[in-house]
Amino acid sequence: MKDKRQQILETALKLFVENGFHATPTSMIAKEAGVATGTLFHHFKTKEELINTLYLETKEILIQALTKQVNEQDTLKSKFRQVFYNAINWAISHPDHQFFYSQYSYSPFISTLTRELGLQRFHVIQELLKEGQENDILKAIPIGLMIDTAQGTLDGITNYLMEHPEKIDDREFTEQAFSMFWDVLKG
Amino acid sequence: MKDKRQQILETALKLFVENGFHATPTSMIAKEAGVATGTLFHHFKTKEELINTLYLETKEILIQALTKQVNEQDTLKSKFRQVFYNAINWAISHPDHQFFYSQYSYSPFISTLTRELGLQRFHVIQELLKEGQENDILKAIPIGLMIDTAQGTLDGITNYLMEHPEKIDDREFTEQAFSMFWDVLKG
Amino acid sequence: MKDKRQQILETALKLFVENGFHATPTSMIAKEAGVATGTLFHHFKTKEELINTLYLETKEILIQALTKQVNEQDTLKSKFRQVFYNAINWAISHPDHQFFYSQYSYSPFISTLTRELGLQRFHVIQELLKEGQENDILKAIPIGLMIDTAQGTLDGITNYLMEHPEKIDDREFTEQAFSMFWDVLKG
Amino acid sequence: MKDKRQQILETALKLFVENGFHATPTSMIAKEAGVATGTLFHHFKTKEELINTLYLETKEILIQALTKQVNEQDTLKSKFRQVFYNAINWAISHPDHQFFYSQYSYSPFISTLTRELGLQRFHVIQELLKEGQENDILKAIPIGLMIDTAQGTLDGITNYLMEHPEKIDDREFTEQAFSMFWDVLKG
DNA sequence: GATGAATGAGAATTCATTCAT
DNA sequence: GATGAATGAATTCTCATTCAT
Repeated sequence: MKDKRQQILETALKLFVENGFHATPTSMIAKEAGVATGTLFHHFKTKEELINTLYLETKEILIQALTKQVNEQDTLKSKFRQVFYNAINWAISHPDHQFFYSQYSYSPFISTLTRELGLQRFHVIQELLKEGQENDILKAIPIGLMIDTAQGTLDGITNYLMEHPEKIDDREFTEQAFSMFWDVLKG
Repeated sequence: MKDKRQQILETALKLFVENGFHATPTSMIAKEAGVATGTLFHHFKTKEELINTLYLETKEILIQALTKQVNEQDTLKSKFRQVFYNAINWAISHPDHQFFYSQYSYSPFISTLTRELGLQRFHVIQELLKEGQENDILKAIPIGLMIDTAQGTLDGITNYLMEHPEKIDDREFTEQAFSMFWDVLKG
Repeated sequence: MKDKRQQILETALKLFVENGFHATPTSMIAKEAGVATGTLFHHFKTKEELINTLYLETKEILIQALTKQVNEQDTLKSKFRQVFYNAINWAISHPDHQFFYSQYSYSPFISTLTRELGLQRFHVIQELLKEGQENDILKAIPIGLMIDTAQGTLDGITNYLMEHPEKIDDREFTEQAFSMFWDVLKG
Repeated sequence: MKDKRQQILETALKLFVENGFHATPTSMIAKEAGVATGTLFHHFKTKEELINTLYLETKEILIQALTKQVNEQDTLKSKFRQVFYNAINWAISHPDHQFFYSQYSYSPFISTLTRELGLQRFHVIQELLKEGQENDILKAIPIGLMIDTAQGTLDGITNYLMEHPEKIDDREFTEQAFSMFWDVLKG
């Protein structure tokens, strides 16, 4: 049997995504996780601590995923392509985590501190963007705008894929998608 | 003195944006709106009816705003530019409405029916996109992907502007932003 | 039917005396008072506010009782006798209030502010004590010691009377009791 | 390192005095005593057993202290003086115990059985009072009234000393205090 | 003896909603 | 239309106690 703490975290993730934070009673989390309510509060002092822990613990996994197989000797475009594929593959294979991030990253339930730690999520991409601007490959615009727009575009593509997950294996389709992402950025 | 019903709607919008739906008690809305709790429920049978009404009543304003000054005889790019400027100007001048839409458009508090009505928000843009594809001006990709990506890119740009509202008057900046939006779409 | 707020206060007084503060759930107070739990919290924001209100509202009654029929032209001893009889009569006829004061005056449930207001309880007696010292009738000792000791002696006598309430009508007995009280004080 | 059982008792005494019985969780006692929660329940089957044990174990010490140096051949007044000094000295040097007794002697947490055992506390004094009445030295009043009043007066004096502990070494002051105590009793 | 994770009944408090005025 | 006291189910959190290690 899995660790009870872990079981609570996984159940909470699922239920928060399905119902929302406030619409998910701690009693429901405990019940579905197969533990007593007291156990939940034994591991997480408050409901808020639970969601913040959830945010931070799952963030790690995502960061790892995004940078996988990005090789230093690749061209910039290749690096972006790899990150792009990492991102959409991760989203498709971890839909709950993906929904969790899009719903809660900017919600008031996640404390400012936690959110700031979580922002490192796109640190890798930010570095790539800066590198591209310095080498005159990407658009010469304020880096902040570039970051926000890149993220928005990626989110849009991901949204579509979440609703049409079969497309993830259609290489022609994903390459078209990547070309949209790339065109936003390239100078 | 303003109509009490209207006062309730405006207060609710503000508080829902600030605190979230579930974290905003109806008693707080009533108090801040300067009416009795009974009055709120006199005008809106339930709290859900209140937020759905809010969604629909404010949607109208947005739709009007997006299509303003889009002339039939303009080039497609000009039309897109106009819609783009309409969208970012509206967001900057109605930040609460903008936050309200980004928070609640896909939340479970908005009933499916209401949401579908609201989707007409981007109906204009969808028509433009189709027109552009038919004329080989835009990328030849599934229309759904194009819609989602366009919306994502626009949201990203808007996010940035919401945090740097002074840029809205910097024409060079907004043109750079538009070029990102346009590059996503154009073939 | 009595005012619900008043009904809650009276029920709470009785139950706090019987069971103690922490051993009296608000649900029990509400039930016994014949109101919904929500009603209790409608009138008193917290359980602590309830007990503090109780303390202050009942204090008034006591203060009035202690100074009844104390005439300016009486001798000092007569004044003390009158206050003494007022005190023991009040205790016997309001046993719940009396128990409430002896249990909660120095408990942590009563906030410091509330307690200080309540200390005015013995203000009358304090004035009489000072007067007696100035006229060389009472012991020439620190006033603080005199106050505390007088209160202790009176409490002791009251304790005995609470357990033998029939004695209250035995004038010979009460005069003996008063002589103990007086002997503590007189020089 | 001290015995864990003893450590628990001492910590509990301190915390019960500071916060009250119900406001002191067993978990807090265990934590502050540096033991596991299980350990507390290994030594005391229930929380009630803990406080009752506390009451009885510390009572012994007090009883010993009160009768110290009371010699058979002394005059009655000398005996009372000795007991009086023993009482106030003990209170000053064991403030937590003193508070514990004044708070819990008559509380419902101490079982009737325990309380009765504890009443022996004033057994010595009761014997002296009876002796004094038989010899026509003390007031000829019901013994119960005498006991309660004597205890009340002593408590009053002790209360004052607890807040002005420096006075304990002022012999003139303590003799004045004793004279109040004595005047209550003597015929 | 000692540990501390696990338990679940029970506590204070909240809040959408009703209804008599 | 407007009011706000009253409602009670639902929620978060507490805490004495158990038990496997």
